[in-house]
Amino acid sequence: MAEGLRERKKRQTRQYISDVATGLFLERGFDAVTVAEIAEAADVSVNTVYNYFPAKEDLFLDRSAGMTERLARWVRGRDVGESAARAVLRELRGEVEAVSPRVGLMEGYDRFMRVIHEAPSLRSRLWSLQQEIHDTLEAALREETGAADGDPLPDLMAGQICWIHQAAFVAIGREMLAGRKPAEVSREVLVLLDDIEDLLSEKVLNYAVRGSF
Amino acid sequence: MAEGLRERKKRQTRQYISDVATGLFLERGFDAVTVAEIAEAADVSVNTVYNYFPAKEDLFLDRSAGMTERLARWVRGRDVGESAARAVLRELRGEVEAVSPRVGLMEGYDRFMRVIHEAPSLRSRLWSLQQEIHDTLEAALREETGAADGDPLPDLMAGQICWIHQAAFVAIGREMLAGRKPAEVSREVLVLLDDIEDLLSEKVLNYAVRGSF
DNA sequence: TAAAATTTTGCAATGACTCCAAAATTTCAG
DNA sequence: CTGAAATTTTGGAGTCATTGCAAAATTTTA
Repeated sequence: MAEGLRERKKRQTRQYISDVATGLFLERGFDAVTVAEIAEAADVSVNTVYNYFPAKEDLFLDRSAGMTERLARWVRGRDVGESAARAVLRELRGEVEAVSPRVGLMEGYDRFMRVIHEAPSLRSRLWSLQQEIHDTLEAALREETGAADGDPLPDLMAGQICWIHQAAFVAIGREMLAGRKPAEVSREVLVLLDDIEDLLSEKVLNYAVRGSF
Repeated sequence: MAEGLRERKKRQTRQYISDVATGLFLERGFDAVTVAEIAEAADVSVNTVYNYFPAKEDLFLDRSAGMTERLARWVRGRDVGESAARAVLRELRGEVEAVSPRVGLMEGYDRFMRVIHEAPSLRSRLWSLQQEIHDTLEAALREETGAADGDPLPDLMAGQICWIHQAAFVAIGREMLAGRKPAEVSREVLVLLDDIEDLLSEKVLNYAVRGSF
């Protein structure tokens, strides 16, 4: 019994609403577009919008919300003999070197950034996402290292690793917002990642090495 | 010409409104109290409330908003031969050791934390405060070190130093919220601060040493 | 003490978000 | 295929934060 018509339709509707909303936001900014307008443009009722998205912010950050587990996934997938932080640095360098849209290195990302930049409520939402990334990563680190319950290290390490991630992202966002070309930003951020690695202690760089437990 | 009556009255009104609001929030939680209720309880109009506070959140976090420059101040006040990070660690240890209410080590802080814990919009506001702390600190570091305009180091260093600060604060908040005694939490956080210092690289611990420019 | 400056207030409006019960639609048993 | 059951959509009313505006009250100043 394949997936029912109903499920498919729901997914489509949800996607369509988010797309329509994103289009409007990119055009006119987050605050200048009302939920009522989005509903009308998507040809559904306001209540249907809220049926799919808990808040207006989620209409724009729907995609970004999926990357909550990315850091934890990178850590879980680290190589044998590789630490958590080094794995994240490696994956990050990979994405940046490949000028991947997954890290915002794409034509048109500046418009996306501008919408966020001008809407405090969207920035708030992003911080809350950061928090989720941190918590997910901390949980992964606890599991991977088998740390005791009261051990503060996974929390601290998650903080350091998130900082790596965030520093890179903020830099990409800032430069793209400033109108730079993805390829340029890529080169620049690779240098930044070296700077970042330089600032990390051996303790951080060697935490949770796969195979040493 | 001493400060006019008007100025004094304004300050009193503002303080009074904030106090009344804080009392209500502590009693019943942030979301369960409406701005209209606060206005009535403070015997002013709703518009007057908004005259003094840009948003509902500011009624509760008025005091906390003042600590935006604390990190920057600590760094500017570092001893000769002392780095930015070490100054912050020293000041932080001082506050924690003294079981200072300035860092939340006081009876009743758990009620304060509970209100924040249960109100997403208050947590958002705190993140935004963190951001301000970061920016203020970065500016201070730039000024103190005379870093070039394109130099990414002050940004990265500010990130690391804020992380120290935040890790300590989150720990204090968590433990106080759990109902622990201030003195207990103080001892515990002192240990945590040692753990934190252990995780910092020499580069970070020796950035912006006063006297080496 | 009257005019000027500032603050407080009432009123109306916008917009996000929630609740509820009545359609409309889809699934499924028979 | 058909009607009942389950699910989704919708309209409408309501709450609350927040803003804008102009009148009224208060304070300062000349």
